[in-house]
Amino acid sequence: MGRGRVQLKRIENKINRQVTFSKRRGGLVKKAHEISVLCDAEVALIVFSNRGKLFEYSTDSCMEKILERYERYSYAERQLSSHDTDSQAHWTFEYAKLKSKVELLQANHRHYMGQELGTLSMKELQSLEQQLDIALKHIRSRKNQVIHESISDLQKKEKVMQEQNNIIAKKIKEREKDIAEEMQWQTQNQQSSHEPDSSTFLLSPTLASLNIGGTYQGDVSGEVRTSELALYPCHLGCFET
Amino acid sequence: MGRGRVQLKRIENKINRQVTFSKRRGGLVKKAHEISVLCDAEVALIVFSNRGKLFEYSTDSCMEKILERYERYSYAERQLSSHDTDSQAHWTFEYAKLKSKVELLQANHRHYMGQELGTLSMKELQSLEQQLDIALKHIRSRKNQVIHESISDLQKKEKVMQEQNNIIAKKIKEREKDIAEEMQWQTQNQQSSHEPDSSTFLLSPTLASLNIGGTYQGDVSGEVRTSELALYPCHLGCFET
DNA sequence: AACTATTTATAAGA
DNA sequence: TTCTTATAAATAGTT
Repeated sequence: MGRGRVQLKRIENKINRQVTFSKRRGGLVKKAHEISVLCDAEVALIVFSNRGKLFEYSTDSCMEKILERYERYSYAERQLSSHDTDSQAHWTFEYAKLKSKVELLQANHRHYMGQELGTLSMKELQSLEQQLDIALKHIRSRKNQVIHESISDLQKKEKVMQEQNNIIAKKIKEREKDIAEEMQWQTQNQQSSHEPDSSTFLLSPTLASLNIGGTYQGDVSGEVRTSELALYPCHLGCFET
Repeated sequence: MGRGRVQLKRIENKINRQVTFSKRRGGLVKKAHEISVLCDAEVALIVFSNRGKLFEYSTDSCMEKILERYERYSYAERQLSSHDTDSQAHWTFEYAKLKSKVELLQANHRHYMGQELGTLSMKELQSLEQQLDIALKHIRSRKNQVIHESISDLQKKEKVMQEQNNIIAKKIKEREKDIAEEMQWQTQNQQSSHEPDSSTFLLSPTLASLNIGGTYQGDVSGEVRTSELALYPCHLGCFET
């Protein structure tokens, strides 16, 4: 259509190319509109010029809707085509299946690493995001569990030590009382009697129990050091993220 | 172009419409290809027939790339056009601006709540995801900080109590030693001398210091209870997610 | 941008 | 669907 035949190859003359682009673009949009009206079709047309300018046409001026429909359709089509089952050359087929499986797994792996996301459709991206989010939730849940456990562990130890402190303090008070009584007794005794007193030896069992208390305390101290060491990797795990 | 003139309206005859669709579709794709080759343009054409069948053409058979480019361009364009400043009817304009701002904020809010995501482009969804992810990271970081602080707090308290235990244990041992010495002294003394001994009164300052220790321990106990109360809301915040 | 000689697209018919 | 053909439309080269 025109004064001469056109060859299907890039127009080298810049001006000619520009003019032809402008004319044909109009024609293309017109035809796109015509088919959409005449045949009740949904059409989306996107044209980027040589120099990066965008021109577009879409039925009912709703480009996004059509593009979404396209993505949906395109995704569904890919899903269907992957269910191909032809047993003509069984082993070749099995081999190809395995190979594509490996490739799919590799691609999935890259996607899980956040790489090559450009090839994924909206649906695939959403699915990926959901999966990663679920994984993240599991990891976080586990981390929180660990933290929770170590906190309640520390709290338990705190209580145990508190109790020990109380017991020891009580015992000290008892000792003080005994000493005071003893001193009083001695003061009285020194003025009235000079015999050795068997009541002094009653303290021995109390001293033994204090030693037991001391040993137990040492044991707890050991436990705490162990748990401190165990806690540090957890801290790093939690606060580096 | 054809035997008769065509009116730009839906072809009611189903067969005719189908035939015209088929013919014009071919023509449209051909023209799209021609403009892309002749004018070095990037073209994407999507056509959904009346009955939902998809036909597509794209330069270099890379539809996704073109659609992504479109989304980028389209997004950038929207950003630019929002900077429009026309002062013809100032107040009306300001009112409209404010109204659209409110609508935008409301839409944003719904998006942040994960609603009405269907209207968002890939880019917008990505941006939203990023924003939510950043928000999540901030929240998590803060939560971890709080946990970290309470853990090191507990550890500090643990150490303080440990030290107290050690000091108390040492003092008990000293007391035991003093008592043992005193007993020994008394045993010796009862057999050689009957005078009151002033060394017994040297214990008084030691008893006073033990009382101070007891008071200090009670103080720490109070502190621990307070921090326990402060910790509980934090636990709820961390482990409910 | 407008003109026009041609080519191209396609409506209708087979 | 596909082919044919008459005719409408598109457009290359020119002004």
